[in-house]
Amino acid sequence: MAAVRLKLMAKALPSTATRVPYGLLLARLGQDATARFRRALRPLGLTAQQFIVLKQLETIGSTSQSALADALGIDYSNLATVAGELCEKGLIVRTREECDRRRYALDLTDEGSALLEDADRSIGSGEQDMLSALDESERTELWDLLRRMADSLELCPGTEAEACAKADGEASGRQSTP
Amino acid sequence: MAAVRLKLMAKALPSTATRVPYGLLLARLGQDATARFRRALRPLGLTAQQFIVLKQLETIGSTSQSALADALGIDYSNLATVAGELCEKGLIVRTREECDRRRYALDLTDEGSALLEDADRSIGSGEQDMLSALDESERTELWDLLRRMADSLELCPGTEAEACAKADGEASGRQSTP
DNA sequence: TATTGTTATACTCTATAACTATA
DNA sequence: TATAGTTATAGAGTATAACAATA
Repeated sequence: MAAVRLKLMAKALPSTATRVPYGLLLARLGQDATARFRRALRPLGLTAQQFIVLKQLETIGSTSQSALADALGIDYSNLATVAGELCEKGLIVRTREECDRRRYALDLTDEGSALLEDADRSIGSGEQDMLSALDESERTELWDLLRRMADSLELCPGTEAEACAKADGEASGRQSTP
Repeated sequence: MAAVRLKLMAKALPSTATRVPYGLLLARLGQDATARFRRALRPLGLTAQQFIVLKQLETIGSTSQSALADALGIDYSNLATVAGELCEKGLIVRTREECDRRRYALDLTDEGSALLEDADRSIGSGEQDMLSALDESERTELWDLLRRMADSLELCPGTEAEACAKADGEASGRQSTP
């Protein structure tokens, strides 16, 4: 009631002062991207989380659960749950490593790879939808900027080469963003 | 130890084929941004969702719940819940509009504005952390690209001017991304 | 009838802690 | 003892549907 804070005169240009913070833009766009994943993946019986883990496993190849959790920057216990689900569905296999029997080696099965192909197709259109405002060179530029941010935060490694290079460098702490 | 999957030859450039999809990068960075919000806001007794709604209300000024939900691209029922919480905390006020008594007008209270200032400060450092890999001009560029994506998806309007311009144009459908 | 807002509910995701087993 | 993984649980976010009040 009362004090209705009219601000009609502020109709000027989007100056730096009135900028929505980066984090807000990223958070909202990320939510939207995740929501698109969910809608596209539901018919395939995959959750967004399961897809992300599956996709990352395809990208970086065979790893342990802890290495995968580090790569994704998500919680160990949550990854254990997701890995269990994927295992039950027969999309990945877990085998104890001989050298250190505490560790599991995670690998995509053929079913997993096949499902991932379907998933990529389902996701494609939503992806294009999100990027429709940008032309080819802008998309490349955006990808590059996002990639560098993600790298500096050690999130979501992009290529096997990158992943290996990084694994050599660190291989320490249990949680990447504690 | 053992089978470390040496792949040193693959250390070439990240070709288009091996690129992680945009949606995956956005989803992961968005999750990280949200997690940073949560950590920064917890001491203030705010959830990430509450902050986003509050911040957006500050940005676009007085609106109805449905307009705010449209602006944020989130679900009406969820916004009703969050608005109720913010109201209980005394951070916003809801007043029925005279011209259409179905609608609420939402406005920040002085407490809400004050808390938002504290929140912005708490969030600042995490924000800088995320952007540390980019220099000043790259940040501007990133912001511009994200802004244009968000605009094309009608998510997270950035300025009052933009919001007004947009409100004139559309003012239709109940859910922005159905 | 169509729209605005509310409530309820199920599902997904995040975060913490306590636990087992291997090293 | 330290590390890899598991389980349990509470809290946060998302998605639907059913409903009341107003237009």
